[in-house]
Amino acid sequence: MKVKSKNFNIKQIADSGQCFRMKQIEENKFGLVAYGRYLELIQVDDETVELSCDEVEFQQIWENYFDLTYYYGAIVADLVTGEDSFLKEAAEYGKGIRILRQEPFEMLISFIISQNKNIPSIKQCITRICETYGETKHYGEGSQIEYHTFPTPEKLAAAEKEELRALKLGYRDEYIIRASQAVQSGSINLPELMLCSHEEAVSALKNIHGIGDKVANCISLYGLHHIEAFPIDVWIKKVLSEIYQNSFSVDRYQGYAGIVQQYMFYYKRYLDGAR
DNA sequence: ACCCAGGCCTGGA
DNA sequence: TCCAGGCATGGG
Repeated sequence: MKVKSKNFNIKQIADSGQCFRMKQIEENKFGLVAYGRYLELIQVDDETVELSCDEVEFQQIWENYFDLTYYYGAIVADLVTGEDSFLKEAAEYGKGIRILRQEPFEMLISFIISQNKNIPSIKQCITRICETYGETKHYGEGSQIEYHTFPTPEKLAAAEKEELRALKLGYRDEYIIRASQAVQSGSINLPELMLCSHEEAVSALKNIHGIGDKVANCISLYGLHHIEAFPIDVWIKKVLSEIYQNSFSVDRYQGYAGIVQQYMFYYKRYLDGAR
């Protein structure tokens, strides 16, 4: 089925650093694993995306996953008509980005892995984790496409440190096991953190060994959908110092700073030629 | 050989 | 409270 929106660009979302499980299959065609399912997406034109699912599955899963009931056009319009020239360009450049509603546990682990790594390396680590501990499923006519779901907390909580080391996770092995055990035991309750405030969520997340301010903010934004979160990584630091001389006011964008942060991140990486 | 990547932890000023 | 160094790993 097809979705029409001026603010829905698959390539931009895949390259925005929030999702590590979208894989480009062809020009304008991507494959994605989430919520135990596989989905293919085709960017038909600037305003049209075709999804390989029926209406029912769309309404049950993907409409929510891509946050399609939220109108990003209003925020883009506000920024491109505003007086901040950097954000004006950034919003125009990344106007097809949306903040996905990904699975909280997957985001918890993914952003623990993300520390001190570049995006291609993060993707490789997560792929290996899914292949090793996830469920193997099949998709399509003749089920010729094999895919791997993200593992459950129970699976990762029971993993051995040496096993994870073999997946090239480095010193993060113990962080991952302990965080998974915290979820499994209920000492951290992700659905609950989704209902409480962003600040409460961040402070709870930071109690987990290996989660500091930046990673906690990423989990809050991408895993719990607290869109007021404003994660500051090396790229955002560069923006804040180089563009704003460290005088950027997040408060100006209260309530949706996370979306502004995404435009900044995506545009700055483009400007600096990151890959 | 060095430096960096969607950083965090520990120990010492 | 702030800072330096260490930490696994891969890529430029």
